[in-house]
Amino acid sequence: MKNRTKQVTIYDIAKSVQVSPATVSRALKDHYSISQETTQNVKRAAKEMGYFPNSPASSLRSKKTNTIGVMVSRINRPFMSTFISGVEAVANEKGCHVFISQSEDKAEKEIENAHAMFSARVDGLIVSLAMDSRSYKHFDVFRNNDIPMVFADRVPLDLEVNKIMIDNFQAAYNATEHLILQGCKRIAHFSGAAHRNIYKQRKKGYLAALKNHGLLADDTLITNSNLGANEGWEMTKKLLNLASPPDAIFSANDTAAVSAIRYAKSMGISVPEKLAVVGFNDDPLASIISPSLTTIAHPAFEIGRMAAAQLFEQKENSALVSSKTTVVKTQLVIRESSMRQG
Amino acid sequence: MKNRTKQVTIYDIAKSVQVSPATVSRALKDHYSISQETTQNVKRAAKEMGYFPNSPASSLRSKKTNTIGVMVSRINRPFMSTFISGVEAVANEKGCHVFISQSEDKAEKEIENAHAMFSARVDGLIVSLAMDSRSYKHFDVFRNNDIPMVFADRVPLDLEVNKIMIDNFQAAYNATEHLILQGCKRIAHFSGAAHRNIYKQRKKGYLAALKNHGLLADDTLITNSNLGANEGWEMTKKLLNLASPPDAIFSANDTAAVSAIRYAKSMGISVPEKLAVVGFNDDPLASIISPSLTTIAHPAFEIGRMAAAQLFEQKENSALVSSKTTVVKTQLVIRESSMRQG
DNA sequence: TTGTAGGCGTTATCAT
DNA sequence: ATGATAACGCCTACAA
Repeated sequence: MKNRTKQVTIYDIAKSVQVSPATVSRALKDHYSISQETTQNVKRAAKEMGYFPNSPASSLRSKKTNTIGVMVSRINRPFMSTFISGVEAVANEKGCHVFISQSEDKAEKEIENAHAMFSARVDGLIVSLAMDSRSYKHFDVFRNNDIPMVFADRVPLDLEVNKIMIDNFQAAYNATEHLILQGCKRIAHFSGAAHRNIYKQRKKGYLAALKNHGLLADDTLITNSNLGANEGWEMTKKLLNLASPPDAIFSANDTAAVSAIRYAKSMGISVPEKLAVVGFNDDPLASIISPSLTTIAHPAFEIGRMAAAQLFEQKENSALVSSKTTVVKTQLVIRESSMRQG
Repeated sequence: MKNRTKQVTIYDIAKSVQVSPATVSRALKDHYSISQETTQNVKRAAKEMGYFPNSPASSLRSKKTNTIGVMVSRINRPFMSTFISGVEAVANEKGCHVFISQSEDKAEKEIENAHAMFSARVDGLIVSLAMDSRSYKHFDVFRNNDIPMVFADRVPLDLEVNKIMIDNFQAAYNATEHLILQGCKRIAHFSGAAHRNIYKQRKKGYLAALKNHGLLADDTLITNSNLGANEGWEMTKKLLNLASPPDAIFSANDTAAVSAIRYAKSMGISVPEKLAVVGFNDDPLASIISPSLTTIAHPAFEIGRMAAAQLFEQKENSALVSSKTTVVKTQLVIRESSMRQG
């Protein structure tokens, strides 16, 4: 049954049921003023005729797209895809769809994507910033048009918006202190992009723990990178070739931490005895590598849920002043890669 | 600078530049008939005034959304997120955006999503089926309205559409033969949903390899499941408790294979000496678990690219009859989990 | 409870 | 090279 004619519209249904298009429009969304009978007739006809609402038309007229945008660096990271699932869970409950865009950690692409999101007229925006985005002008349009925004994880500190993040300082402090309590004396740190606040905070937490335990910070033990697998490997190599190499590494993500373990293993350096390693994120890799990786767990799904929940709260109650920061607890998950003491 | 008035439209630009809205519309898309000067003036004004095209309006009028839909089971799997990146690479080149939806492997949700995709009036659709979807009626709308579709990876066999898939039979055959050549005699198989073709083919390839090498197939060694981590663990447990347990497992995915290795390790059963394991997909986990996992690699990104390329080909040349099947080569990646012979 | 009519912002057609 | 005008499909005051 090829039916390549025109798409079915509410006018076609109206004709078929012998009511006005307006009535059809109302019936389809269960408007209270339409009689049960008419509503049923309309819906039956709509189904039989293969009607599907035309979202662009509806959006144009109603100025609502029932779509929220989610901007992330990449979806192929465990944290991000789980985070998105959390957002979707709430959005779907509210009858909303989710429009995902990836910046690939490039500011330029993030800007393009933000514009595309606005052109699509999303009803709200959830953002985790690209690694190298430094200006936030591209989000002004949303602000100026009262489109709710929530930033999550990688947030801009100097913007008056809702933010959801973990306590990076405390998490890093705990991770580092754990290494110290395991007897490590020279603890290296893999840090990320220096201007991205989450990495700044992790570094601060690391430094604070050293200081509080009377250990000296050593700049040669602190590296900056994108924290990719290759970077992790190379940084470990360099560190272990130092005149006085570290006896532990606290990495700002798991990817680089896993590389550190693998490099050490490849060189016959025993983990954790000679080199203790702690990561950040609790990616699936962490529990599978051997020795398993001690790391910081944070609830990605829950953070996604919270971000979406706050977004809808803003939409429904726009009187709300919206620049609160929510801090989510993390957990130090101790595994083999740092266990020196029984 | 709060500017919470009305959004800027081409009418506003028209007034400002003193031309008609039609001219603005054309200038903004570099229509050949508009003079360079006017075009520049219009664009400058558009920028200054903070204009962003209203996609819903444009879509309504032009019947093009410049959006293609991608339907997958879940994005938080390495294969899928890489696949999507491949699709996006091509789509972005063509000035298109990508609308992602997740079925969570549930037919019901896949149906809902298909309808939402049609309502959004996507210009094309790329689909990898949900684990348990058996009817394909929900894709009829697209067919009937001449909206191009490409199926990838998990494809329906009995639908006349473009399909891109790997040679599951051959890949499974190779994997199983490899185990046989390593001296394994009782090879178990973790299979997926019985009606999903990719799993059927993998099972067939497995059986064919056994047969060709004079080994008897044993139904007690073949399991069906969703191939999750828990399932992998439990199935391995059961198999190893059999009166005559297997000496190898060929799993239809890496997740379950990794669980098999972990269970064996937890029981002090050495891999690959007592139990050889081969997986499928070459997820990141495969090279990180110890012993590292022998598996089948297939080019996720490339498959995504091809799917998108075929979609645009169909759009641009709709005369094309579109029901070809493209088969992509796979590779057996041999690692430690199956290496019994030096 | 239902119908009428105008408009959302853009683009296509026809005219100039 | 540019303008006028209608139409895309739907929603929503306002009217009945």
